[in-house]
Amino acid sequence: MPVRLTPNAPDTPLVSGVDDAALRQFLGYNMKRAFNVVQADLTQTLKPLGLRMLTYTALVLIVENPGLSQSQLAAAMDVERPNLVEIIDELEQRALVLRRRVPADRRIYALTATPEGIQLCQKALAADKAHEARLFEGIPPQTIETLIEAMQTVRTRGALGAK
Amino acid sequence: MPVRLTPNAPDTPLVSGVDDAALRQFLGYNMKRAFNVVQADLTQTLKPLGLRMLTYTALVLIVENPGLSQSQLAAAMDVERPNLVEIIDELEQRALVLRRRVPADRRIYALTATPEGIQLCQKALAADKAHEARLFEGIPPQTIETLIEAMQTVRTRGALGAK
DNA sequence: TATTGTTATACTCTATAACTATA
DNA sequence: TATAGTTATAGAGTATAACAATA
Repeated sequence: MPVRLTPNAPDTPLVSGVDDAALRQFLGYNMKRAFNVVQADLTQTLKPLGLRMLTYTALVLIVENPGLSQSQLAAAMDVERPNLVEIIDELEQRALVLRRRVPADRRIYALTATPEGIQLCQKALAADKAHEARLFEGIPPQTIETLIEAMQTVRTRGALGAK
Repeated sequence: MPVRLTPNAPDTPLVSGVDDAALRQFLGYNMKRAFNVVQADLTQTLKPLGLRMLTYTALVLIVENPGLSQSQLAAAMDVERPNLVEIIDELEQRALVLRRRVPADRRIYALTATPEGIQLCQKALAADKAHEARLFEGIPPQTIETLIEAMQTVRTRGALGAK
């Protein structure tokens, strides 16, 4: 007799023949599975624009916060400073952003977007909106809003608790 | 004058001085940021048990679905078959699961958990529950349930839409 | 001394092609 | 031929240590 970790499985398993009821009770598991779907779709959405999720995020934050330093951006994106170098290299080589030396503190690069960068950023944001509208079609806007708020709660509560 | 992609930012930025309002409107962005927090905490939770998220997931699914094949498990976990080999190797070397040849079809390995594997699985599930209770403390159970249902909707709707 | 950006490096997760043994 | 498991390999994403330039 198979060992049952859950008394019974009310929902039908998603993958034919394999039951993941014991894992589906966890929000984290469902977040991962759902995010995999979102990420795959967003990656395809950004590909025609020549952007990855990381370069897209960096570009938007630079456009929105002109003059910020690489350290500030790395902290905002929750990536280590060394990993940001290649991301900015890529954006700079495509002339989407500029590294400007700051006279007052010559250690810092002030990051700014070029007009082309701003234009691509706006295209990417529009594509992202269309991607989410398509992917989340049928989910009530009120529910989406609740989801976003809950995700922000998890993000901040977890970040505090981890410290 | 800085370019504003959003008319105004109602919430305070999470990282000092850097505003991510244009991205925070997206559920996908919030899912990623929130899941990063959950993943970091779960990884630390599983570490004392010698498990990674991937080996943990595989172990639970094998315990719950004794006799399934590596291909079935790979499909259930949404990983490619080659990547599962190392995961099963790791579990097998620790004597948590067994690869049993199936006489009827000698190409297939039937995966089963050993008593030690079942025991560790139950410990890991308990640790996962404690981790989520701690991380999501303060979020009403009703909201958690809504979140899980919404994540499952995204997962299945997205998976269909991507095809 | 401390910080910014950088290089080098390594580890995990993921993806593809090609092999073997079985069917 | 087709499938299950495997090997080899490569690409992302992420993390740490150490360095040069600057403060």
